[in-house]
Amino acid sequence: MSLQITLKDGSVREYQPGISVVEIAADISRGLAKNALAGKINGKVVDLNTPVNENSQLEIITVDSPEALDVYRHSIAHILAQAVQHLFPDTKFGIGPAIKDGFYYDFDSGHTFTPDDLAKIEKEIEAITKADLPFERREVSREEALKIFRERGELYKEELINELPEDAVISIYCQGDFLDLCAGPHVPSTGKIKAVKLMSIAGAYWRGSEKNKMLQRIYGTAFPKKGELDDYLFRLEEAKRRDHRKIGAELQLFTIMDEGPGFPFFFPKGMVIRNELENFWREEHKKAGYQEIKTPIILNRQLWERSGHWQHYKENMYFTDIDEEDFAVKPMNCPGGMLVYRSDLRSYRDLPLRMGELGLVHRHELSGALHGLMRVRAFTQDDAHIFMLPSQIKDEIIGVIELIDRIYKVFGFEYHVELSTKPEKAMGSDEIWDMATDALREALEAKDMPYIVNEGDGAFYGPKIDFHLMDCLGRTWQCGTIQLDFQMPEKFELNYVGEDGQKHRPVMIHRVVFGSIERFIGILTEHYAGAFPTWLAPVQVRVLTVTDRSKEYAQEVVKKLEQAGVRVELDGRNEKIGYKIREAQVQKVPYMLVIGDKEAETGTLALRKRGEGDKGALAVDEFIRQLLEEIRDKG
RNA sequence: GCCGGUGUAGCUCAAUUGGCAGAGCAACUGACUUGUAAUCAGUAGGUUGCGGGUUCGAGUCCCAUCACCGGCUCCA
Repeated sequence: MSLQITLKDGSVREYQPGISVVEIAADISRGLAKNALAGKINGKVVDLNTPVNENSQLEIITVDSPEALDVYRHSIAHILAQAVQHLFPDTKFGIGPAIKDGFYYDFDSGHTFTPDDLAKIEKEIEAITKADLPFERREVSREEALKIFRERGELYKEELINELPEDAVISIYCQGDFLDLCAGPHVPSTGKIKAVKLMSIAGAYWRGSEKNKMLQRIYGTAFPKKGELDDYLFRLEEAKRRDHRKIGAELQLFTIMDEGPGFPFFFPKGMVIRNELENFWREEHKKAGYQEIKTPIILNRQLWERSGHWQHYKENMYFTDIDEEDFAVKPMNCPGGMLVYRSDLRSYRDLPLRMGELGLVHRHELSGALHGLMRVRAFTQDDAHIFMLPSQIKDEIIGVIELIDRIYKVFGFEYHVELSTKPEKAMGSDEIWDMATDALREALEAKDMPYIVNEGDGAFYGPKIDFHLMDCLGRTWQCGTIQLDFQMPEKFELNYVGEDGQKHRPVMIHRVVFGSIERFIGILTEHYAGAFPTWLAPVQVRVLTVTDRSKEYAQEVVKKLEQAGVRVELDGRNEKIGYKIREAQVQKVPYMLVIGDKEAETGTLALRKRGEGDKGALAVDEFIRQLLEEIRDKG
C-alpha cells in the first residue's frame, strides 16, 4: 500500500511508507533537497529524516520559509552549547531556545564568561559548523533520559525531565560529542549554519525566578544569509543612533541626572514638545466630550487602603508622614478620580461622565529596570475615567478607540490591538466578566478592527484592550489601553440616581492614549530620530544672515514670524553661511531662512528645508502662510 | 533587587609593565564680512563618579559605595 502525500501546491504524490521527508524533497527536486532545513507534516515542523507513515500534507521548509528561522536558530543554540562544552568542560546546561531576534543558551559554569570569550566561542562554533556534524534524534524512555543526564551531572536537565507530562515523548539530539534534551526539530547538520554572531552575556535566573540560582546567558543572533545578518546589525546601529537618551541630551530636550535616578528633567526645548503634546491632547479630549481634573499627588492612608493599593501595591509606592499621619504618593490616579465622582450627587442624566487628568504618578521601580524615559519612577499618565450606564459601555469604548486612532495617526504610527480576558485570580462574577468582555469585543468588531486575544491576561479587576504601536524601525510599544474596572466603583460605593429614583452603581472605564507623556516623548524622539515635525519642533525656524549687512532685515523677518506665533531663532553670528546651516541642520530645525543682500533688497527669503536642501526664494508672507498651514495640519 | 560590563574636560575618546593626565569637537578671545553641512590663530578648561586602602608613586591594583549600560518575559 502506498502513501498519498499532498504537497503545498495541492499536487498529490505516492510513496512507500517509511520514506523520509528529505527523500521526498529529493524526489521533488534536487535543489529543494539541498536547501531543505526541515519538513512540516500536517502543520507540525519536523526533522528532515522523519519517516512518513501515513497519508499527509507535507511542506518542505527551506531557508526562505517563515518557519525556518526558529529551527535554524534553535540548532545554533545547541551548537553554542557544544562550543561552550568544548572550551569550558565543567559547564552545566540550562535551556537554549530561539527567540524573536536570535537565540540564547543559559549556562551554569565555574568560569565567568567575558566579552573576550565570545570571540573564542564564535571560533569554536565555526569549527563545529565546518565539521558538518549531523543532528541525530533519538527517542528515549523517561528512565533512560534521567540516567543519561544524571550521569553527566546535568541537574537542570534532570529537573526538566521530571516535570515533563506523563505522556510526553522524550527525545534527545546529538551532534558529534554533544547531546541535549530537546523536542526538536533541528536542521539536518551543523554545516547548514551560516552567519552567526554572539551578541552579549547576561545574568538570568533559572526558569526566570529570582528564588533560583542565576545562570549566565549568552545571547546570539543568526540568519540563513550573511546579508540578512548585516541588515539586522545595521538596524541595531540605527536604533542606537536614534536612542532617545542620546538625542535628548544632544538636542537639550531632557535628561536624567545622578541626583534623581528615574526622575527625568525636562529642559526648555523638551518642554515645548511636551506642551504641544498636551495642548493637542486637551483639544482632542475637549472635542470628544471630556472634562479635565487634577487630583493631589499625596493622599492619606485611608484612601489607599480603601482602593486596595496599600495592600496590593505597597512595594511600588512611596510614603511620607504629615503631622504624624501616614500618607502615600499616588502611583495611580484612579482613587483621586473616584473621590471627584463622589463629590457630588450624580444622575443618570449626567452619564457618561468623562473625566481626564494629566496625572503625575510615582512608582518605585527596581533600580535595574530603569531605562531613560521609557522606564522611570515618576511619569505623567494621560488618564481618564469614564463613568457610565451599563448600556453605554459599547459606545463609550468605540469613542475611546476612535480617539486613540485619531491621535496615533497624527504621528504616523501603525498599531495593532490586543484583547485580554479574565485571569485566574479575578474579582467579580463570570456573568459580569462575560458582559464586559463581550462589550469590548463588540466594540472592536463594530470598528472592524482585527485583534489578538490574550486569554487570561486581563487585570484582576476587569478585561482590557491594549494598543501596541509600531515605530519606524518596526519596534512595537504598548501605549494606549482601555480597561473596564468593576472594583473601584464597588470599593468607593459610587452610585447615580436612575430613572426609577433608586441608586445604581455606574460602570467605569479607565483609559490612556499616550500612556505616559514621558515615555511617549521617548518613543517620538526615536521614531523621528530627533527631527520632529514642525508643529512639535522646539525651534521651527532659524533665520541665518549671510553678512552683518542683512542683520536688520533679518530681524524684521524674525519679528514677523514671532508675531505669527512661530518659534524662531536668529543666527546673526559672524560665521560662514555653510557653518550656520550645518549647525541648524544638526539641531534638526525644520526650516532655515538664509538672508543676504539679495533677499533684503527684494523683501524675500531663501528657504532651506531640513532634509530637502535649498528650495529657492520666497516672499516672507507667503512663507508664513505655508508654514502656519503646515503647523495647523500637524503635517 | 540580582548577574556582567562601564565611569577620564560640556561631548567623543587617548594615556606602554603602576612613573609628568592628553587630543578633536564645543566654549571663550581675536582676525576674516562670508551665498546653502565645519575659515584661521590663540586662550582657558580636570580632586580621573564619590570614599577608603596597597605603594616611594594609583586614571591604572584592592575594598566599599553611587550612577549608567545590557539582561533577568520568549520555557527541553
